[in-house]
Amino acid sequence: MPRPKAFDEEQALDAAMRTFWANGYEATSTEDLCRATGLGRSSIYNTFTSKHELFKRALVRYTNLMTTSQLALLEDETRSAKDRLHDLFDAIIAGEEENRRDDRGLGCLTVNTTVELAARDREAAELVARDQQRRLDALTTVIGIGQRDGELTSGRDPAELARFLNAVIAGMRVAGQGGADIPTLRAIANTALDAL
Amino acid sequence: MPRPKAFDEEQALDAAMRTFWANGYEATSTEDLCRATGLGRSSIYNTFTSKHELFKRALVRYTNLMTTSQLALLEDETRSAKDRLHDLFDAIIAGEEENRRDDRGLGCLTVNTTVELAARDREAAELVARDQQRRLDALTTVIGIGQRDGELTSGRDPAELARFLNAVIAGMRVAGQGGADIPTLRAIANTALDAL
DNA sequence: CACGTTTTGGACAGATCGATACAAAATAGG
DNA sequence: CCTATTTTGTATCGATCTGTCCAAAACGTG
Repeated sequence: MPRPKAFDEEQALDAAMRTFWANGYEATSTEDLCRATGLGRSSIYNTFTSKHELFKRALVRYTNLMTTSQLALLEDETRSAKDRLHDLFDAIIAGEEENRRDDRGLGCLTVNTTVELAARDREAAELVARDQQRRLDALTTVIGIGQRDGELTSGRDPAELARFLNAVIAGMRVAGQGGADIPTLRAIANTALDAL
Repeated sequence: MPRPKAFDEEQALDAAMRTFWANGYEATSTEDLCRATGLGRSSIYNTFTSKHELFKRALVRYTNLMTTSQLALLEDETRSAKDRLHDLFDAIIAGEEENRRDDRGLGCLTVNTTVELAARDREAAELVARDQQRRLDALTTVIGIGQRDGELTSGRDPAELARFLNAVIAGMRVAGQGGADIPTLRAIANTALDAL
């Protein structure tokens, strides 16, 4: 009965996500979002309510895409704990290599959001905190397995080591945005993994 | 002959620096800067030319304050290389503890700037790159000394280890902004230092 | 084919943005 | 005390921001 939408909602959300990812929340105008999605203002507001609501949906989409694929690597029981951690860092570096503009990485939308918004946007802060917890839990589990198997020799608490790796990942993202090249990121990752 | 300024320029710059630090570049309005500094628009524009110019000066001030004091720790020849690195991380954590708002860290203005602006503000990117290079050089030197003295046992290239530590520092800043508490930051730091 | 419903485009509202204009106030030197 | 010079407060500029309004277009259905 109603007139159907002339666009794919997920596709539009994806374009919006990339725009927020590349430029941040504040620096992305609603007109930028129109251009990126190819939609008119009415369609955007009719579908996504507001810029802030659209950002939250884009952030959720980002964490679902990224974290789901990363957790799949960490939960792959066909591989050893150590190999899973290496796979994770390989994937992160491959992602950084893929998403470059002017010899700089785009970073990670959750890191960018933490830095730009966490202090004054409670909803955004909660979304990234929830995502971070999922990743920390998975990391902790894998590290525990590695310790049990004698593959990881650091005697530290697995949860602590997980937070350490998580911090290194965030640091790699920042380094990539600062212009660090792929070999540099790889060296950082290897140093971190050796610490376990 | 001229009428003298009724305010202290450095003090105003300091207030502006703190505002950019806490809220980021885009989210800081010129009116915010007026309120923070206590100055009128005319005084700000008369003294600092533009918001962007003021930001650059604030960023330079930040890097001078922070990096100078941190390099002093790294170059303190009365202490061993390992102790100097521990001193650095202690100072960073003490700084994080000092600058909290709503149980979150403010992060680090250079990290925040890298994330928010490096991709589209060449001047800001160059300022943070220059600061980062200073820090990397000092770290590399100290790590080299530690290796020569047999205090640090990792056989890795000192410059690589320096980039690793730098990434961990950035990651700690992000973690602090995400709500990590001080013991967590300390654990991350200790894990990183053990890797050397 | 006509109706009910939704989408869509474009104009526009209200607020806020960074920056400027200008006159009054203030000061050190003559 | 007067003058030259700069600062300062206020008003305001034009641009841009997010979000709304409304009429016309487009579709599934009876």
